[in-house]
Amino acid sequence: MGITEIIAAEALLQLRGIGKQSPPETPTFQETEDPEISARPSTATVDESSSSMTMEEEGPTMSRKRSRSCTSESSDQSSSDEFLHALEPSGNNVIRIGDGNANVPVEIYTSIKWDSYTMATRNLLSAVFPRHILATHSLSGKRSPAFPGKAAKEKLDPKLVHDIVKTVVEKCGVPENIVR
Amino acid sequence: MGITEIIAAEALLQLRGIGKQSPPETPTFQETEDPEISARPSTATVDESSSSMTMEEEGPTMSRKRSRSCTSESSDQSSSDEFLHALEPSGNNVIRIGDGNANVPVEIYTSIKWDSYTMATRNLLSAVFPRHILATHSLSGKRSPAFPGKAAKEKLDPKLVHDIVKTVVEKCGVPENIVR
DNA sequence: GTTCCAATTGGAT
DNA sequence: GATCCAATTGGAA
Repeated sequence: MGITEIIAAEALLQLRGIGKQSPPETPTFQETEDPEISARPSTATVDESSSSMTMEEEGPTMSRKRSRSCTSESSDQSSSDEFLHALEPSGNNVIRIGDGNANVPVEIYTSIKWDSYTMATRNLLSAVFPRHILATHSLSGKRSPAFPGKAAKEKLDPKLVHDIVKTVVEKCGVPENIVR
Repeated sequence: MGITEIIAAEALLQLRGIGKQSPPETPTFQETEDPEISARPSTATVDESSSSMTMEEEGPTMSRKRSRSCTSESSDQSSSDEFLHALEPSGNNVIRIGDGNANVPVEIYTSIKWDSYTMATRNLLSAVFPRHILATHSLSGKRSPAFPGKAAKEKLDPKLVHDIVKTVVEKCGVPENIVR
C-alpha cells in the first residue's frame, strides 16, 4: 500500500472520530454536470460477456511500432525464447498468457523485461488493450471517490486483466495485491 | 505501482497528446482559504533539525492501549524476543530501529506481525509519531496534485521515516519503493 | 471498526 | 518525453 495512504487513513480517522473541529471544506457544490461526458453509450456494469472490443479508427499516428493482431485462435503456446528482434512484424503469432484469454504477440512478449513489474504490466496492458480502450476504461469501472462529479469509466475485461496480473505475478515474483 | 495508476497515466497521455476534445472540467475556482488551518505554527519546510515533537494534549479517549514514551536515551538495543503480552506498561524500554533515530517501545515492537508489511508500517508509524502528528503531516509535505486548493501538510521527519522504511524492508523483505 | 481498494491529479525524476 | 511519486477521497471488503 505505501506510507502515503496509511497516513491519509490515520488522518481521516483522527478528523472524523475525535474533533471534527475543522470541517476541511464547505462542499461549495462542485457538481458540474458535464453533459458531454455522459453522451457516451455508458453501457453501465460491463459483465464478462463483452469481449467484442470494437476497434474503430486505430490511428497510426503514434511512433510506437506496436503491431497488434486480434486474430485469437492461434495456438502457438511454446513461447520459444530464441532471439527475435527483427524489424518486420512476424505475422500474427501470439501466445496466450494467464488462463489463455489474453493473447500477446510473441514479438512483444519476448521483449518484455520482467525485472520491472511495473513496466511488464504496462507493456502487457498495451499489448492486449488498444490505447483508446485504456484511455476510456478503468480497472473496476467505479468512479473516483475523490472526484464524485466525474463520470465513471467502463470496466476493463476482468478475464484479460486477470491473465495479465497472473503473468506478472509468475514472471516477476511479486504478490498479486502489489500488481493491482 | 499498480494497474490503476498505469491506466490513468495511459489515459492522460491519450487525452493530452491527441485530442483534448473534452477538457475534463472547468476549474471552477475552488480555492477556499481555510484560515484556521494556517493558524498552526507552520514551520514551513521542516528540515531534519526538528526532532522536538511537541506533544500537547494527548487525549486518552482512544481505546488503543498504545503507551508511548519519548524519553529517548535508553540504550536497550538487544531486542529480546521473549514473550511479553503483559498489560502493565513496561516502563520506557525502547529499541532503536533503522539508523537509530526512531525509538519504538519493545512492547509494541515485539507485538508487530511482520508478515503484513502494511500493518507493520502502520504500527511503526503509530509507535514513533503521535496521532495528531500523523493527522497533520504527510510524507513529502507537498500538496496533493489532485487538490491544489487544499493546504499542504507539514513534512514528517525524514530520518524517522527512513528508519521505519528500512525496518519494514528488512523485516518484511519487500522493496523500498513498495513500502513508500 | 479497521483496513483495503483504486480513481484522479500535477509535479518530480 | 516517458515514468514515478504521493496526496486525497468514499465505498468496499
